[in-house]
Amino acid sequence: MVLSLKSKYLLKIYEVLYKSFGPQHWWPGDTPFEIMIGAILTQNTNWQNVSKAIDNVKKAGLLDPKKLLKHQRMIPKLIRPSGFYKLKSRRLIAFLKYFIDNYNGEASRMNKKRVTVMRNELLSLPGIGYETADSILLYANLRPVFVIDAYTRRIFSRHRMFEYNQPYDEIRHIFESNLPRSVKLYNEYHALIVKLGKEYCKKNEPLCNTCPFPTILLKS
DNA sequence: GTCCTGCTCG
DNA sequence: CGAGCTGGAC
Repeated sequence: MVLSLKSKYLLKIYEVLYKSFGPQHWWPGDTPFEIMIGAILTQNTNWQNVSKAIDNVKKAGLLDPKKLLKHQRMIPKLIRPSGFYKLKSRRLIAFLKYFIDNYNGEASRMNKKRVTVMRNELLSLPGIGYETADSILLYANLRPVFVIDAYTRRIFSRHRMFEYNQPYDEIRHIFESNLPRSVKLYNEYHALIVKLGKEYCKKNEPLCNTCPFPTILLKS
């Protein structure tokens, strides 16, 4: 597709999805810290299981960076429902140390840094890749970073907007350079993409007949 | 069996 | 690249 058309259609697609699905109220989480650990725990895991894990942390009274790190031995048991619990425990502890050592466990301090600096710091941590880093930046730190995930790749590659295996940052750039730079918009758009991916643009047997995605882009 | 708001390491 | 992550829920 011609580049100049993308800015026109990407916003149009958003509007159609929003009208179809309404606001998604992302990210569920009362504090930036809760959102951050949710971003790590939700890797290759459905949110329902992550929610249980976070509830366990809450019930234990450890939804606080320093308290959680102090009781790090309890982490594997607490987060077990989110799956890959040993691996994710290591990742969570590494993040906690980073977050406390550099920012005293305060999102507001972290947020004083430039977004590119924060992003590179997060990406340097073990177990935090592009999607997790950008989810934290957008949903916890409220920075205008468009999150790309498997749903985004599947939906838009099926509509020939880009190739499924195109590099992450290239795809992110397509969205960020063709949409208004708005945290609210990026937040809602990604959430709508996830909903569309789960309910219509499924991996197997997608429901194309009733899909609300604008068909004008199909097989151009 | 399949999917899930990935990432790492060989 | 592809397998594996002490995975869990449907």
